[in-house]
Amino acid sequence: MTEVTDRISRRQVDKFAERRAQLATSALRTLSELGYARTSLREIAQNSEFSHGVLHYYFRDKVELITHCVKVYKAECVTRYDQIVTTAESAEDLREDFAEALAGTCREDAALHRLWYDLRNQALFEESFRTDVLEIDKSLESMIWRIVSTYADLSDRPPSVTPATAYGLLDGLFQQALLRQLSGDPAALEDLRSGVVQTLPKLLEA
Amino acid sequence: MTEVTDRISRRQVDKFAERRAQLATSALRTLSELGYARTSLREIAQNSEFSHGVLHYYFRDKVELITHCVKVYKAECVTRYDQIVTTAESAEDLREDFAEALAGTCREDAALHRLWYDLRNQALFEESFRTDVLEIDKSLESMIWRIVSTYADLSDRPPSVTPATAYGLLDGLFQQALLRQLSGDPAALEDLRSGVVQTLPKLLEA
DNA sequence: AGAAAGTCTTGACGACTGTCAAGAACTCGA
DNA sequence: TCGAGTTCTTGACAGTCGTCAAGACTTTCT
Repeated sequence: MTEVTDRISRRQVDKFAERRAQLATSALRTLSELGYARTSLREIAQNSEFSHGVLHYYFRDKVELITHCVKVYKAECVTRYDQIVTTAESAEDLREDFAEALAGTCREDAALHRLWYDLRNQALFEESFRTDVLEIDKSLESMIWRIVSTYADLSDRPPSVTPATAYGLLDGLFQQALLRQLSGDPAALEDLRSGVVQTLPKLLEA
Repeated sequence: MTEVTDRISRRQVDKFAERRAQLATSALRTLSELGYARTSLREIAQNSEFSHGVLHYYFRDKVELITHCVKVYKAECVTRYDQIVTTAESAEDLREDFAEALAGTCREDAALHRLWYDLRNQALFEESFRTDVLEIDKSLESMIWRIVSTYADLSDRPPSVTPATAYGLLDGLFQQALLRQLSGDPAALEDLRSGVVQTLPKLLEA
């Protein structure tokens, strides 16, 4: 392959990938509004500037589209709290900043979070999603563990739980807050914040 | 209304309620196998001994059917651990029995549990389910709190978290174990057990 | 300019959905 | 045994779904 055609095809590939990302964004918006069960390809197309047929030009089928969406979601999500880790100078700072960040994203990105839980639940039924979901879940666990282990370092106390347990516990708090928040409970976010602040020290040795 | 017709109509009402329960059982089985998104009324009927039309004789529409199913689920679920509370004679017993019971039901009733999480997630999108889901969630929280507060009494140490926080934390552990278990992770149940055993003491004052 | 490749729209297909009406089959008291 | 009331089946309806093929439009290369 000559350099020219190489450059060309790369440009085409880039454009192809770009449009895929564009459609995935429309799909993510639709999914986070309607949920997996009620999202159709036609609805996704209507939330974009294209017609419904184009989705099968860029994605083999619905599963590939949603799988791709999930990966886009992951990329957006996974580094969400890393800045907190690097800037916090004391255990107290880290704890408060983390709790505040969780409450903030629970309010701001509620639609996206409920989509994540929806898709993770689909993986309990449909095996086709399981691999990607487990991969994302693992990277979320790592993200949480970076918080917890940094908090442990700053506290001069080692963690007393495994990364999986730490993730499970905090994820449970967050999911509960999300449900309460979307149900209009005004105390949901404050309870999440105080719950996280209370919980973090419990994850360290006495 | 005479006594006779009263007795008759009550019998009819009973039979009516009985058949509703029967159909709800078929619906629950179907839902726990396929998940909310892929369960249709025809599929439910096919998992029963009736034809699809009968569902509209006993339920106004799909929402009423599923709502009714959720309430049946609740009745089955809510007293699941009460025996543990009443029979445990030491904090250590209670802690081990509870962890064992959670691991047991995570294995035995995995399909039903994933359905619960599926429906609770639907409530994040569809407001029609929200009332019933929140009610069940509240009663599950109470169930967990009976465990935790009894454990606190037997330990002679007061709880250090709210009922909501205790439920959120433990539910997070359980949900994680359920995902791992359905994905074939052989360590899922043992990790759930040890996670719960580790966590319970952390819910009490030092 | 013309050809080739890439991109997008349109319209259709078979299958499936929730709902409902007509009537068959059944139950049960008189 | 008859007939009224209850229960259930059948078949149809209007929609929606994922998928795909035919072709129009656009971009790119020669």
